[in-house]
Amino acid sequence: MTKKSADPANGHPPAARQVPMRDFSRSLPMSLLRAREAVMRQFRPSLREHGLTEQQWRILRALAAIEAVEVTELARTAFLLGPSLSRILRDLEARNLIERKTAKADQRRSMVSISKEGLKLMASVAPTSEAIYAEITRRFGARKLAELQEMLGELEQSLAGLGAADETIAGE
Amino acid sequence: MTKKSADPANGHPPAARQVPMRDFSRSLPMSLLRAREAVMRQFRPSLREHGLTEQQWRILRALAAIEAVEVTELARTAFLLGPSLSRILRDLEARNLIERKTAKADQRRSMVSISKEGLKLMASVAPTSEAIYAEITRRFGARKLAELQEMLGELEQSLAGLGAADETIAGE
DNA sequence: CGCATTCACTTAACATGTTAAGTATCTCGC
DNA sequence: GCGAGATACTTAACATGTTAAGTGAATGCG
Repeated sequence: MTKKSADPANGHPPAARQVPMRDFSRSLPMSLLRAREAVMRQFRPSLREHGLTEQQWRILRALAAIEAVEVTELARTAFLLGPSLSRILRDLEARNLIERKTAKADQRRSMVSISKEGLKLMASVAPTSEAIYAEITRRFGARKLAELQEMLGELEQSLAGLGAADETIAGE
Repeated sequence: MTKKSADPANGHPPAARQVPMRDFSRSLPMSLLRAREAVMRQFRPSLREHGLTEQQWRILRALAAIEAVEVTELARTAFLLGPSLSRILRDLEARNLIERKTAKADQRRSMVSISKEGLKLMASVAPTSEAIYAEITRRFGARKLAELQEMLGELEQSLAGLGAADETIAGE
């Protein structure tokens, strides 16, 4: 199982541990990171075959559900930072998967929408993607999956008010 | 509060939706991503004050618990890919936070360990980090936190055997 | 021994994450 | 209607994620 940590023969016991902290491999951030990686590992090969990255796919999916959106709103929906989105949109536009036009009322805003080609690409990826999602659901259990997502949402809510570092939660 | 989405006056209803797919904002990968971001947002300011990134902190934490490790083993522990780790170790070594020496038995391997300075830095960060973790635990609930991590572990396990894309789960 | 293979890492190249600046546009008070 | 400030993006700069290729050192087999 490639599981040969703690070599029992060379005589260096757990040792060190000069700074008292939790075992970080069991910390919440690591658990979330590993779980997400385990999930995304299932999707990446399929996306890759279609020349899409995870983020590009997120953007197309967000766009497929609507007529057109401002970049800022899209950033919120696809959970990407402005600069990342800006670059990716440039590339997706060059590949003719999306279209952009500045809003008439406000020249600062540009409205983004998915193109016909973008829709075709989505249509070719969606079935596999759905199948993978279905398999994950089957393996983990639909009930548990719903529970997990419920808990993840609650976790987000719990931390919603804890913005920066200087927030001392005055009133509390 | 800058929260003026869904302009109710310009008459473009949900519209589009030419490709049938789940609402991706409720997909598992997005739930995991948002939850992790909500958690890490709490830690980043403190780490930043000490000139550490999330990944550098992971590496130091992994090193603090042991005498020395090979790079490959460290990559597995800190959940980083080789190339990322390689770069970060170069930087941490330049900052004298870690030390490296090639193993005597196998010239290919290099053993990494945390330095005295690294331990001092950790000691100055750990209290705040632990306090933040405690606050998160308090807000979300220790019981629920344990449950959540249990589920995340199970999710990982569920997907453990589903490696690449060409795996057709022959027998099944 | 000789040499192809494997191994442990490092480099390289490209995409994204992240913060800070920059640019153009809009809004508002005077 | 003009100039300060706010907005909506975009660029820039640096760190990491990710895959592929490169390098030097061990292994194994004929």
